[in-house]
Amino acid sequence: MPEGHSIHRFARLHRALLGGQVIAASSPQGRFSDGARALDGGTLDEVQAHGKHLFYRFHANGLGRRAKSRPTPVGPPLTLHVHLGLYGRFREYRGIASPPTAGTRLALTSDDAELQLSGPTVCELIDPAAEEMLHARLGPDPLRGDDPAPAFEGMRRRSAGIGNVLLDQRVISGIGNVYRAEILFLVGVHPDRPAHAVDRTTFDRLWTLLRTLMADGERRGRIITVQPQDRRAPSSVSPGDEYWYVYKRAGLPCRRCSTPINTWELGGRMVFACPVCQPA
DNA sequence: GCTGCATGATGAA
DNA sequence: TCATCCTGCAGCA
Repeated sequence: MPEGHSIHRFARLHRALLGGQVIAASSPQGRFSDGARALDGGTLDEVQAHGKHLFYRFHANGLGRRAKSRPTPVGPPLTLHVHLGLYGRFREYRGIASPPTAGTRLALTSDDAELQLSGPTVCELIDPAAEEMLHARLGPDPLRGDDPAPAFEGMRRRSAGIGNVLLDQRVISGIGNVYRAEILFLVGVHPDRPAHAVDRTTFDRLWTLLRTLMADGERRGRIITVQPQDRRAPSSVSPGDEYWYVYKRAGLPCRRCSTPINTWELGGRMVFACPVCQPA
């Protein structure tokens, strides 16, 4: 479930789990052995999220994983960059951890907790210059309280459908396929409407709603967009059906007008919309 | 036990 | 636009 809300939630949870602690790092899978070696024995200072990207800031203690019992000189900063992609997954443990699976790319272990990462698209150490380039490439993030103006400017320059543009992380960072479908339903905009045709008032509503919904998703750990007054008619045909207006509800009646929900492919991903509530 | 699908992104063509 | 990365799980036999 890695849309932006999950990533920010991971940042918060992992900060609480391992922040400020001396970390033993390993790569059971072996594909991140060098990186794990560099992190091993370091202290995790901070975890931050931007869009769907995670940044774990360490400083090396220079004395290996036994550093805790000795003086711990502050070494050079190290940043671990993680992007879960479609498959990436974290397992978090307090106390006794389950043994890592063979696919575990990275395990971070403190005295009383462990974090295991498998299947990420990106798991790498980056220097400050590379990180700066990465941030520069990402659009404003609704969950960071960023200024939305660049996102509106970005949309005005695009003639592609807004449904396509919303998944472009350079325009807004953190939106995935669920939020794309749901937010467009809530603002009553058809996914194929050219992005530059969306006016400022509509964009502001979209941004405000995104902030609210994503913050809610961050707290809950799952995406629920259906407002209480629309929650009737529990025809739970597919998983999550009671939580969403249109996502994965193709053919089911719209919660507002009962018209069957449409679905088609847009930008390589399935998009969902109500033909009446979101007129073309 | 097998198949297909999934909340993502990239790089080649 | 397409193939690929590469993991977990639901659905099915």
